Amino acid sequence: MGRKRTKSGKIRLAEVAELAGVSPITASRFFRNPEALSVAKRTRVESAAKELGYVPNLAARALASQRTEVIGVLIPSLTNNVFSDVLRGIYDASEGGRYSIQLSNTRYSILQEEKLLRLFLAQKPAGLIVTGIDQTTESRAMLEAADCPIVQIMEIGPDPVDMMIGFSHYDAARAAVAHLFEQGRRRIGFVGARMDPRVQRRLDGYVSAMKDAGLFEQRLVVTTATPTSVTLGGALFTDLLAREPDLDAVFCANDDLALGVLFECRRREIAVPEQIAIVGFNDLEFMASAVPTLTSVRTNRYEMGKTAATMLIEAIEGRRPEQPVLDLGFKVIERQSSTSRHSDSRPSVSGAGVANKMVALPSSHD
Amino acid sequence: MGRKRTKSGKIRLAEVAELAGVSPITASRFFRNPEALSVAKRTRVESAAKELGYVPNLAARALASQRTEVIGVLIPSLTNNVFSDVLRGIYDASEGGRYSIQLSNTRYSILQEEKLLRLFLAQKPAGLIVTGIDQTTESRAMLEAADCPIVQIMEIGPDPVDMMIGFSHYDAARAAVAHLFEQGRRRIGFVGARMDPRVQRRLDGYVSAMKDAGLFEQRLVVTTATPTSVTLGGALFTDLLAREPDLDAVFCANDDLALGVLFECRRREIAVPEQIAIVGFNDLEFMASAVPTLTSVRTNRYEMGKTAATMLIEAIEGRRPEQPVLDLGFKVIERQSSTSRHSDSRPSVSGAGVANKMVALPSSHD
DNA sequence: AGGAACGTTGACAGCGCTACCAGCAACGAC
DNA sequence: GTCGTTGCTGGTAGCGCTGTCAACGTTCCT
Repeated sequence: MGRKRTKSGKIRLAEVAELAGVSPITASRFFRNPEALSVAKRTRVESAAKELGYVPNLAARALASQRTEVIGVLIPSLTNNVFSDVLRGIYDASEGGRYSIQLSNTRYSILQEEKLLRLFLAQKPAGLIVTGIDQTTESRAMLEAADCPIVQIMEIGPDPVDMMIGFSHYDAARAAVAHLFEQGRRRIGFVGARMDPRVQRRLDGYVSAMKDAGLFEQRLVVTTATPTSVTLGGALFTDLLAREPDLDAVFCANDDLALGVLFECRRREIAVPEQIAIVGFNDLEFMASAVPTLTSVRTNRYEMGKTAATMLIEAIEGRRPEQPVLDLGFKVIERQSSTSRHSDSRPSVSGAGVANKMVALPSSHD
Repeated sequence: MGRKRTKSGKIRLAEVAELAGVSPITASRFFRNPEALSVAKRTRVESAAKELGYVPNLAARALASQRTEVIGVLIPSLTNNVFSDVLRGIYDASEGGRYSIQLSNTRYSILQEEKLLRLFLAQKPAGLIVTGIDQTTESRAMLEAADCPIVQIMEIGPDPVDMMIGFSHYDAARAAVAHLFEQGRRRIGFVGARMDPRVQRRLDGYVSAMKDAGLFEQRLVVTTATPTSVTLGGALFTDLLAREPDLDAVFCANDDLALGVLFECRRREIAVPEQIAIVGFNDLEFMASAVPTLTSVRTNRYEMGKTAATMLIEAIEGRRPEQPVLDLGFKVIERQSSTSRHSDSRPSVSGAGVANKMVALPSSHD
C-alpha cells in the first residue's frame, strides 16, 4: 500500500476516505454535515475514522474554508468573580461543540479593547462576545463592519451592535435604593470602586433615586478608581463616615465592598442593620452566610454567559434569535443587613440577638 | 496593477513582499526572524507591512509550519478564585507575545482531563500547562509522548513529566498545624471540601502533624466532596462541633471555608480566637480585613501562573530552564484568628476586645 | 418516453504560508 | 586564483482541507 502518511504519523482525511472507499470530499462532508451522506457511506466513513483515530486538522480546515471556529471573548478582568461566573457560563455553553473560546483581558481599558478587537477580527472569528456598550468609536466601527455575529454582555443599552444580553445597572441601583427607602433609611451613602462604566451607571441610578426623594448630597458619595477589594470597602466606608456621621445606610457598588463595610462596622461596633444598613451588588455566595446576612442585588451572571454563548452559536449557524436584546433583570434579595427584623436567615443557633451588640438606634426608622 | 487580493480584501504576505520588492519568503522571514534579513530589506518589509496593514494568517502559518502557536491550559475550575489568580498570571505572561492561550476546564475530573488532553495534543500545541500531578495513566503517557514542553502547576511532586512549579500542600498543611501547636492549640479540627488531590494532600499533612503530636483523632476531620463555599464552611464546622465540642482550633482547607467558620462562630457567639482559633488556606484578600483578621497560608498563585507561562515560552523557544522544578513555597500569615494577642492587625478602632465576647477559655492554652 | 428535480458523489483547484534546498555574493585562507 | 565559508535571498513544492461545479442515478411528473 503506497498510502502516504504525514511525517508526524498523523492520519489525514485522505486515509480515512481511502479506508472507507469514498472520495476525500465525501469524508470531509461526513464531519461537517453527516446528513448529506447516504446512510451506507456515513457508517463506512464513521467506522473508518474511528478505526484510524482520525482527528481533523483545524488549521487546514480554517485555511481552506476561510473561516475559523473560534469565538472571541473580551472581558475586562480575570480577577473579578463576577466575570468568572459569566465565563463559566460561556465555557459550559460551548463545551462539546465545534467552537473554541479565545479569551482576552482588556483590563478595563477601551484602548486595549480596541487593540484586541483588531487582533481578533484579523483572524475572522466565528463570533464575538464583548463586554458592555462603551467601545471606542473605532471599535464600534470595526464591530459593525465585522461579518460575524456579536453579543454584547453585562448590560443593555439602546443601540446594540448586533445581539445584547444583560440588565440595567441603573434600574438595579434604583431598586436597591428604593428598598432602603422602604426600610425607612434616608441618609444613604454610596461606596464604589474601579468606576468602570457599569459601576458608573449604578452610581447614576443611586443619584437619580436620591434626587427624586430630595435626599441627594454629594458628600454621600465616595468612589475611587482603585480596583475593588474587601479591604477597600472598609477604607471607603471610613471616609464616608467621616464626611457624614449621621449615615443610616450604605449602598455598595459590589459585594466585596459590602463585606468590607460589614467588617468595618464590626470593628467600630456599629450595629448592622440597627445603626447602619448595608446593601451590596451581585449577590455573591458569601452574602447569604455573613453575620448578619447581607442584602444584595442578584444578577444572573452564569445564565448571562451561558445564554450569550448559546445565542451566539445559534446565530453563527444561521439561526438568529427572534429577540436580539435580552434583559435578564435583577432582584433585590432582602436580608438582615437592611431589614431590621432579621427575618430571612436561618434561625440563630445561639438564640435571640444574633450576637449583634445593640447601639443607639438612629431616629429615622422604626 | 494586476495584484490580486483575497476575496475578503485581506492583505497577504505576497502583497507585502511585492510592495517591499522582495520575495514572499523573505517577507515571511521578517515576521519570524528579522535578524536573518539585511537591514535594508528589513526596513523595506517593515514599512510595507505597516503601510498595507498586514496581519499574518495564522491558519496558513500553522498548516505550512506543522505547528501552532497555541498554549493549552488545563485547569479544574473556573469558579475557584485560586485559579483565577493563576490564570491572570498566565495571561499576563503571554500577553503581547506570539502565543495564544487556549483554556479548558476539567471540572476536577481526570477523565475529562484525559479527553481534553487528547483534543489538545491533536492540534499540536506549542506547549501545555496542566494542573497537578494526578493524571490518568493514559494522560501521563500522552504527556510523555507529546513533543512540546509541558509545565505542571499547583504542586510539586517526585516525578515531573517535564517542568513543574508549585509547592508542597502537605508541608503547608503541616506548617499551619505547627503554628496552631505553637499557639497552644491541641484539639484541632480539619474542615475540607471538594477533596481534590491537593486538598487531600493538605489533609494528609494535617493528619501526619497531628499524629506526630499524638493528637490525631478521626472525628476531628470533617470533609465532603461538595464544591467549596462560605456557607458550606459554616455547615461543616457545625458538624465538627457536634462531634467534638471541646475543639480549640479549626484548620480549613481553604479561605472560603474559613470565612464560613468565622461567621458560624459569630452566629453561635463563639469567641475567635479565644475559644476557637481559625486558620485558612491561600490567603485570599479578604482574610486580612475580616474581624478578627484571619490567619492563612499564603500561596503565590499569580507568580505561579506567570512563571509557569514564562518558563513554558522559554522552553518552546529552545531555552530550557536550568531548574525544571520550581518550589514556590508558602508562608503562614499569622493573624488575629489564631494568635490570641491580636498583634498584627491595624489597631482596633473601638479599643480593646475588638467586639469579641469573651467566653470561657479552653484550658489547654495560656 | 422525455425531462425536470432531487439527492448524492467526485474532480479539481486552491486557501496563505513556510520547509527545504539551491544559488549568489562577499570574504578570507591557502 | 581557487576553494571553502558565511550571510542572505529566492524558487519550488507542498501543508490538509474545503468551495465550486459538474456528473451521476433515481424518482416523479407530463
